Amino acid sequence: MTTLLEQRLTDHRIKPTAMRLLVLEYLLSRQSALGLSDIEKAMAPADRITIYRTLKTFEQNGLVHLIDDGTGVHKYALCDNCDPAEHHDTHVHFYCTVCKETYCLPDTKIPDIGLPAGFILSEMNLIVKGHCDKCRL
Amino acid sequence: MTTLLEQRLTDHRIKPTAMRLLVLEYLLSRQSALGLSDIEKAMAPADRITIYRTLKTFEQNGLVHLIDDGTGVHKYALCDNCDPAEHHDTHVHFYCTVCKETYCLPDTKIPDIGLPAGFILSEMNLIVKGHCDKCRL
DNA sequence: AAAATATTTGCAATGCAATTGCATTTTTAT
DNA sequence: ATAAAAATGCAATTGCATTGCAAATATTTT
Repeated sequence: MTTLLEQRLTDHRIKPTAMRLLVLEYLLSRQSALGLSDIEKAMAPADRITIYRTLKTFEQNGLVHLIDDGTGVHKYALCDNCDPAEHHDTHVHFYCTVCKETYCLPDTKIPDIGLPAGFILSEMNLIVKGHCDKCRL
Repeated sequence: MTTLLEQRLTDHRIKPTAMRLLVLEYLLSRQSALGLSDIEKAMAPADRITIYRTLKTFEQNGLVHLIDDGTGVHKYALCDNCDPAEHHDTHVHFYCTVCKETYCLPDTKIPDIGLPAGFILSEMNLIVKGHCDKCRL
């Protein structure tokens, strides 16, 4: 018998090991994007490197996407509707300067940009900073 | 007698030292955004830390702006029309995945984004990746 | 002009996060 | 059961930003 968690991994051709199930479960339990250190703390005393490679595997198989939120730390968040093979998460990410959480805004698409002549676009990253709804004054 | 380079520094309340003039001159000679290591190589054997602090001074005085182009390395570029006191360079930056250069697109503004209810915007960073006009096939 | 003060510079050192090498353990295939 | 492949854990490295502190330089005051 396979659980839903296991299913989610195998759907992305990821073998469901104990560590991977734990990391996936933790990602599901949180709604914001997490850094390696965040996950490491929650998984203590599991090995940092193993978690790192777990996330890398997830990322390469279209289960999570890697976010550069401008803090200099890589953040990981579950993909909503990416192909198992290819990412297409062109949504905006929001960094709250109060609670320091990074959120995906899956419904906010990046608008088209007019580039100068001769420039060819392959990807875009838009990160918005401010106060999130929970941290409003 | 003061040169144009000196003038540009003093306009931003920066004392024109030899190092600062050299760094400013180099920034002017290049049209793309540069990382600390780029500048360090060009200034060799000048001290890396001194250049770092020179750029920090420039940044704090509105002469250059700091760019996060997603490579994980800070890039610096001369401000076009920022106040000496306050930056307002809300333009898009372009990272060419071929030549690895980062360009300011001063005429391409970041469009307004509709945020979810309760989210308050304070700043935005949009970085576009692709091929620049020189690296087109 | 000399002394006192402030600023700039250069070296050493630290800190933090990403990443790789390699040996060990575990899983999968023959 | 044995061989091959994959996953794990530890140690170590790398790269970059950043700070502390002392020496050098420039500025101000007496």
